[in-house]
Amino acid sequence: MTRPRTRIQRRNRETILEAALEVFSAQGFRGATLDQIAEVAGLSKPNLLYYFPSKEAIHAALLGDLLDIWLQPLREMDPEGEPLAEILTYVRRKLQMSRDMPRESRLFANEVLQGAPRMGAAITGDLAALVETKAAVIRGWIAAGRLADVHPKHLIFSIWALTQHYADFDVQVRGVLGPAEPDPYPEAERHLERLFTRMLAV
Amino acid sequence: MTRPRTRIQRRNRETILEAALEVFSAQGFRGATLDQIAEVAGLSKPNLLYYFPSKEAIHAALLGDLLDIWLQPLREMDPEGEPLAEILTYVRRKLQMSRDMPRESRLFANEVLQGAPRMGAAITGDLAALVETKAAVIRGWIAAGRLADVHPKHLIFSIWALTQHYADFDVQVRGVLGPAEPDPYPEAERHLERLFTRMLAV
DNA sequence: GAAGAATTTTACCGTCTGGTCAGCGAGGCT
DNA sequence: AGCCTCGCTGACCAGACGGTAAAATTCTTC
Repeated sequence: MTRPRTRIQRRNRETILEAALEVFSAQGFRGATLDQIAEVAGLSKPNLLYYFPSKEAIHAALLGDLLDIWLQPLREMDPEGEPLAEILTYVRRKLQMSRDMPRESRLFANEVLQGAPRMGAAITGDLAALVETKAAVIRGWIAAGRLADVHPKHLIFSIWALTQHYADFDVQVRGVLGPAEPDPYPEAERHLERLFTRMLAV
Repeated sequence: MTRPRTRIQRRNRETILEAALEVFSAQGFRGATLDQIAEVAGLSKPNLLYYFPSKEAIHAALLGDLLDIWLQPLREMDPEGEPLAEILTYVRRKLQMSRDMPRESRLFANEVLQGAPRMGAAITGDLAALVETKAAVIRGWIAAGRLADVHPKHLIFSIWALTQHYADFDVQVRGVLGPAEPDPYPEAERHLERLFTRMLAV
């Protein structure tokens, strides 16, 4: 199972995944075509299928890598830290991910929007378990009077919704703000900091 | 331009749009096929194309109806009302729409996610203008000291993100909450009320 | 109930899509 | 140099796709 043997394998697999991310995130799984991915990658379609057995497999490889990266900031929320600071750090890191990895955010959003047909297990499994763990931490903080009383899981949903919105609905955000405000993120960060501080401070 | 002349025309156009909403919202534009829509509608594919000139036209008809419905609650936000109550009402109505019209929410999300290729004009036009108007109202409330100081447009983004999240990421929300909590909405409403109250109260 | 219009179906077309296959070429090893 | 594996290509296929044409059916109106 040692996948990428040679240098050329590693390079081309990476090129393909990069192109596939570009196309899948913009079109969804069914909307994307192997020809599009091949063109973006600068490779021929049969060559794609030399490295991956099918369109499905390319998509699966992307999603497999993604969930780990995506949940890393939540994993790093420290039960020993100062509650509000921990949550604000999480919010900031998640917002940074929206800015720096919007395609990954959209890939994920596309998948979940369409009912997570290729990811259902990961959501009810790893994801649900991690959230359960962190919700318990938050519950502890609240019980200790170090954080305002909120529903822990809905708090996490709120963080996801608010931060990912800036990646997933980018065109809408920019369309509404107009050309005078070319980068929504600095203002978004101030706004979200204020929102969560006021919501959670005791 | 009086479209639906006979009863049968009106009924079949409606059947088709209902089926198209089902399919487009679950698959996106490119992912949906006329055969799928025809099957859901219980009509033959050529019969679909008797009522609508093309796949594009069906999609356009859906989106055209949608934006009006979608923005109605924001339009109804009353500049003469009590600021916090007006905003909480808006949040509640928007959350109700997520619960009662999740397919419409997902149709919209799919479109925007993929760069709003068939809706760009409406976003930078009508939508941006309406938000500008309402942002001015909010700015007035803040200046009068009747609402906490927040960025008006990012406040509106927050309302959209938080409420639509429950429709667009439904499988994720339910997957994380688990089967013990079959209806996320009552808790979501309490959570969002608390969030916006704490955020906005002076 | 016949005429004529509105609706629906059958059969079909050209294009696109995911995927296959036989072979060609390039690299590395002895 | 010769061999052999790895990497790559062009031609192709079967099915799905959006859409069309014309005939068949149903509905309305007199």
